[in-house]
Amino acid sequence: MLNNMDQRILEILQGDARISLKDLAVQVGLSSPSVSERLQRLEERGVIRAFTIDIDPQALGYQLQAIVRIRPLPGKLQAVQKLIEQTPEFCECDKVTGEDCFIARLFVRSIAQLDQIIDRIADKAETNTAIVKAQPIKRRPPPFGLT
Amino acid sequence: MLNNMDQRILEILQGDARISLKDLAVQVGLSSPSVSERLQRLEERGVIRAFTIDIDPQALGYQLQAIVRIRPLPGKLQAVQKLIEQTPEFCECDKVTGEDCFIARLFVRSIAQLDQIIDRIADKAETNTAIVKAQPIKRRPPPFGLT
DNA sequence: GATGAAACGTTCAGAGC
DNA sequence: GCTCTGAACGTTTCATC
Repeated sequence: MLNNMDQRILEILQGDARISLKDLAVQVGLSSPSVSERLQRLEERGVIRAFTIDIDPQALGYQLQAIVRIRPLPGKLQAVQKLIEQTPEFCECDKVTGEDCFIARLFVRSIAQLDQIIDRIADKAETNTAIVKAQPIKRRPPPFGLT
Repeated sequence: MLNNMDQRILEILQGDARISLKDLAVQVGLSSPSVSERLQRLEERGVIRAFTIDIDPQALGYQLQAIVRIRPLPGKLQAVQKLIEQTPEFCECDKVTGEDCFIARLFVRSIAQLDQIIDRIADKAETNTAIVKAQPIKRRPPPFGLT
């Protein structure tokens, strides 16, 4: 899928996307132009979807994080999805197979805010809210090489 | 929490973390040194946790994504957590309140691989696997301003 | 894939609001 | 306190091999 050089480049960038091409080139043992070209190819191929920043919700005052499983009542699927999308505190939402229709991640500043947001969904769906206590894996990309 | 300038800087960086200070400065209407200083402060305060890349699992051959809820059998909690952490295809894992102990995101290349990974957990925990069909919200930061 | 020169961006000192 | 200007420094890009 990716050769060794590309894998190393991705690993380094994942830890520090602002590293200069020069330093990156030194670390992988190539010249800056070569690294630059590889980067472009990785972007073109869609492997690198974006260069972005990781924002810490806690630093913005979001003390609580919850995973909410949502099962819309008959005929309410569209309305529920729209409500989720329009509630900016929902920061991740997957539509899945099985009993639950949606599984979403919610950031809130307080239990009161959590209660308020869940209540707004309550007349359109059954919900199950699990408060996040710890994050054994915070977020990482899948393995680059073939497994 | 954050003033307007900082919010705009975060929004722009979130879409393109490699934008030059110069262009960023033009977009928000400040000079490069000012923007540079604000960036440093945002990093020091921990609002910007890291500059990173968003890697597309599909481009790496991961065609399937699942959310797995995991309830370890009595006495198996530590073993289950370790197993999850050591399985690189688990890319996100939250320890939560409620019936389920862990909720984890899994990327796999095939149903066969999914089956294999879930089977490895089967003797240590009850699991519930939901295949991701769509992502109404792919991932976004919580609102920057006070809600 | 490497080299070197030109173009570009960032950083620092000094100063002003 | 926060911001700007301008010059020095470092980085990226392009042509060439």
